Amino acid sequence: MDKPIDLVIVDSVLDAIADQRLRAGTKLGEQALSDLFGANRALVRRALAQLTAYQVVDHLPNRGAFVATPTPDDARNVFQARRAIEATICRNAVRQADEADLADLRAHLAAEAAAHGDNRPSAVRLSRQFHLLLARVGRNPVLSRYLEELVMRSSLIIGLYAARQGVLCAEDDHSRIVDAIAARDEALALRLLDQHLRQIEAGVRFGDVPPVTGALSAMLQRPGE
Amino acid sequence: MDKPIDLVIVDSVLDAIADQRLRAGTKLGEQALSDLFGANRALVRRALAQLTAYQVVDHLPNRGAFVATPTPDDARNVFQARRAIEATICRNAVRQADEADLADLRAHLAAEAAAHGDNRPSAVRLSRQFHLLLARVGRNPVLSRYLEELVMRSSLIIGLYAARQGVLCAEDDHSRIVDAIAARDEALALRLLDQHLRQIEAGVRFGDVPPVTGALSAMLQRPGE
DNA sequence: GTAACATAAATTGTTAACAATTTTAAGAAC
DNA sequence: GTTCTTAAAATTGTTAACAATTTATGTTAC
Repeated sequence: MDKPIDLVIVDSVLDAIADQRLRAGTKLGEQALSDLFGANRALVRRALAQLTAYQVVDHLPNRGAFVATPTPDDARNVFQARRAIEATICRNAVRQADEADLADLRAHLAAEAAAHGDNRPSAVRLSRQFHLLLARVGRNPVLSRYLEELVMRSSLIIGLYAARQGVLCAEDDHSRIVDAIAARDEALALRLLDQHLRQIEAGVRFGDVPPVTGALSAMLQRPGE
Repeated sequence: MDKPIDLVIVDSVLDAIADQRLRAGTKLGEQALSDLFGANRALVRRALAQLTAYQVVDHLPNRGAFVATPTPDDARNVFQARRAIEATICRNAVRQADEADLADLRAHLAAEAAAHGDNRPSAVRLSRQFHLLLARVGRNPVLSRYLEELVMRSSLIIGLYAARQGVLCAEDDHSRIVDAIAARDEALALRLLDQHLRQIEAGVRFGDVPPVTGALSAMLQRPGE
């Protein structure tokens, strides 16, 4: 159970970014992380290098590591990449999903429905994880890994630029996609997913970027389910 | 001109892998790399971490870093990902290529023709770089980065499993793709590219994996153009 | 000759101290 | 009060020494 400490740091930061607790531009100081996770500086450094490779952290020489601030161009490119990759993932899912996969997807939809309105951070997290679950059903780890990174960057973009409301994926979209997959209707599933992604992208409004404030420790603390 | 030494190491290794001088399974010892590049061990370590993130190096705890050995499953997944990503790249290229881009592509074709038969390592390198050039024309750095990684892994797969002949992309394929792009014939360009990639994949024959031998220094030495 | 075991060498992993750079703060000049 | 200069503090970057693990070597028993 005790996985490498540097992976714990990476996961915590990614989780915090995905949940929009860590905002773009936040400084990730080595000492601060070192204290928070009880790891020595070399491990923190390794974790930050991995996050930099994922493109969710910018590393400025002699200045330190900061949560990346995606540009509008980045946003367009990230969403185009998601459409390309998730289309193939979706096609795989339609062709390969077995009963167990469909049960998993439906269970996830139920969890989303339960969290909707009830618990906002949890709802956002589930909404995001739906796409990763779909990737798992697609059974191509190469594409899954890319999608993980893209979902992360999407969260960062949405956190930076999204109009206050309408951030959530309509859960209805997700359930209709699952229905199409269960019906083995490839064309429909692909169309619904593409529309869904375009709708999310349409929700971002570039402009004012509010400044960063607050303590790192609070941001990395995961709120209760 | 003097870029960070760890990037030099990463690029050298990637180049050697792509050119099939570094074979799968080769051990990349820290001391050996340290001596070869005149860098201290910390920098070598950082370079190896980046290569691990690119999935072209496997890191075994307390054992060291080895050039990855892709499985047949990996191969299938990598090539499917390539088809998905390069299709979108190609569509972008058809829509956005300007005269300068087309000139670049044609110049590259000429270089490929010149190296064909003449100089084998150079021909392989150019053949591989064609796909990266296409990605640049597509103007989506996110997709370009993924393709870079996939091309690398493809080279590794081809180096491991390819039937001795037929490794090279038919240069004819490349030139017909450029023609289709110049003619703004999206459907044709997509079909040609997809066929091209499937043909490359069809050239790999899983089976005997010859053992690794030889000195690291020789493998990292780049043969003359 | 082979197998098992013990020892030595080599390699990776970790830690801490030191150097270089940047950021912050304080003080003087205007 | 603002701005420039200077010093202090904090942070990042680098290096080297030490610890732990694995690999190689050599010896002994059978």
